[in-house]
Amino acid sequence: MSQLSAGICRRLNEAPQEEIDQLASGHTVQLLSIKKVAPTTTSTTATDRFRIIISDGVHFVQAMLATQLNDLVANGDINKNTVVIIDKLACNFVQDKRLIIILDLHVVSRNEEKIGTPTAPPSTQDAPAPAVLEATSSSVTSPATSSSTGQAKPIQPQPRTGPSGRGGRSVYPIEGLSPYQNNWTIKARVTQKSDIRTWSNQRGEGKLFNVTLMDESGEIRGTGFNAVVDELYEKFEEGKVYYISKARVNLAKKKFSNLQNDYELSLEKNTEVEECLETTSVPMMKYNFVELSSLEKLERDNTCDVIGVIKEVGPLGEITSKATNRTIPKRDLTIVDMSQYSVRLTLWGKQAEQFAADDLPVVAFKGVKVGDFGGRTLSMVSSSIMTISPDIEEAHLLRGWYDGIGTEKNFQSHTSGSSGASFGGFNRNEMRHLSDVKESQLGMSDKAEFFSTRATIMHIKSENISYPACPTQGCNKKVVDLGSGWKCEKCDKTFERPEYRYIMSMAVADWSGQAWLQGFNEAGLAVFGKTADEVHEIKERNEAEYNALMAQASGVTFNFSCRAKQDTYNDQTRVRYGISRITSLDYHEEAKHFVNLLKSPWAQ
DNA sequence: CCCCCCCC
Repeated sequence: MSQLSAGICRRLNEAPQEEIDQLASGHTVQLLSIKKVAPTTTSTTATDRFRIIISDGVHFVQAMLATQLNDLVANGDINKNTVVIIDKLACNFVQDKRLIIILDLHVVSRNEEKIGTPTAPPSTQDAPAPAVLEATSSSVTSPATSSSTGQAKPIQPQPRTGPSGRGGRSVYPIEGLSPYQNNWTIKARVTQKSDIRTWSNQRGEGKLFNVTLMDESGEIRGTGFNAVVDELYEKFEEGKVYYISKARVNLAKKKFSNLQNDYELSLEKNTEVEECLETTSVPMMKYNFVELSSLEKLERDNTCDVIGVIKEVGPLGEITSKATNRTIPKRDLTIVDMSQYSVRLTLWGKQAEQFAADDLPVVAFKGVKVGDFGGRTLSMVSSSIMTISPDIEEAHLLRGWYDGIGTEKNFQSHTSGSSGASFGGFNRNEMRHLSDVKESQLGMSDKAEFFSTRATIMHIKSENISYPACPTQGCNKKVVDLGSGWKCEKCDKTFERPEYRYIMSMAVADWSGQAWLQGFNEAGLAVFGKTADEVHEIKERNEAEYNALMAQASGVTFNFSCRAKQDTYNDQTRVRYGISRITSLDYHEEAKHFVNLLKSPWAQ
């Protein structure tokens, strides 16, 4: 049975803040409870927060687990009754309550019984009993439920005398910032500074910039507008550490934030920013790497951190933005990691132009955006950070692995199965059921969305499956029968006979549902095994034979790559599913795919 | 008060 550090809970409950930081480390406690705090927003991307109860065998107190430790909960590393040693904690006073945040810990033992019969420590006049911490903790995560804004008198944190103290003010952990406390100073490193951006919309125009601020407890985004840009933009330098105070703490709109923080800072006219040269306590960067194999689990538009070896550096290219019509340089990298997956990652703008590494370095990416084009892709966004050959353990491990055996590995691609990563290609790893296609409202946005599905033809609208087309290569326009010939308006030419091309609408079904798919020439060729000219000729000559051909086509199953897009026709808006590829089932190919699945890391 | 982050 473990020996707990009796007395620590009482001290945590009574000691003034400046002492708590010093007495914090090295104490052994038991976790009596780990509970997820109700999410702040309805957003599904809101970061989980865990409230824990720690016991020293005599007393217990409540605390919050820093979100950077959430993995310990998710992985089952810590549970009820786990005994841990606290390596680092912070305490801050929010109004009249104290909030203890466990910043780091390590496990001593699991599967223990509850040790002793701990009770709540006696309340003191100066320091409130932990019973009120319930309210404190939820006020951090659920400000909407708090009714006490501006009513209670905040306890002024005691000035720190240690080396990180400053001008009689206490340094707060970023994790502890909340809208209800404004007399704070954080000591944070600028891990990222945006360019100055301008905007102009109905509500007005202006300019702004963002910084990402980080300390050992967490991260927060800061934004400065207009005059504040002039005042502070030059002052902030990436990598440097600053004392920052008198900024406003707002609820972050999670939709737009990739940081693990429910709040963000609005840098105001009177916000104080002062460089701090004593920087050793502030980490350089914080990562929460995901393996490339598990990108499938992330939704499109999520952001994540990854680390990989650059296996391929694509050529500098450019695209023309549909929205702005501007030309933007881009460069695709292929990165691989120990999960034996590869993924394409796109750099934009200057970063694309200037990327010159030719020695296949290890690169860490923070806050890159997940795309789902043909599987999974990653893309740098303005808040992403790319670090080439970072001096971190994961990088050294990866380097060693890759130089040893990684070079010889085959990497599973996220972009497609056997047919290659072509646009709209069939992807066995990303098959959707028809009901899923409809339920997930694919194509309901302004953009076209692509999916792969396997379905059986139930019915083909037989009245009109082809049209007379211009025989000019690549024209395919409908031609008009003049009696004396067929005229193409586009080519301004008349032809003796047209070339029929398929245009067909078919109902397909799988076990989950059905859908109407629109197919063109390629689809007809696959379905009938004949050209549209041939089928048209049959229809003219022998209606019964034509009907038999139609009947034959029903009940056949194909692999489809489809494009879902909203379409307005006769004032009716609905999603249409176009067939971009159709292939007969190839059982050899299907079996090969299953074998690959069995060999892949996630089957082990 | 932005919140765009692009293309196949």
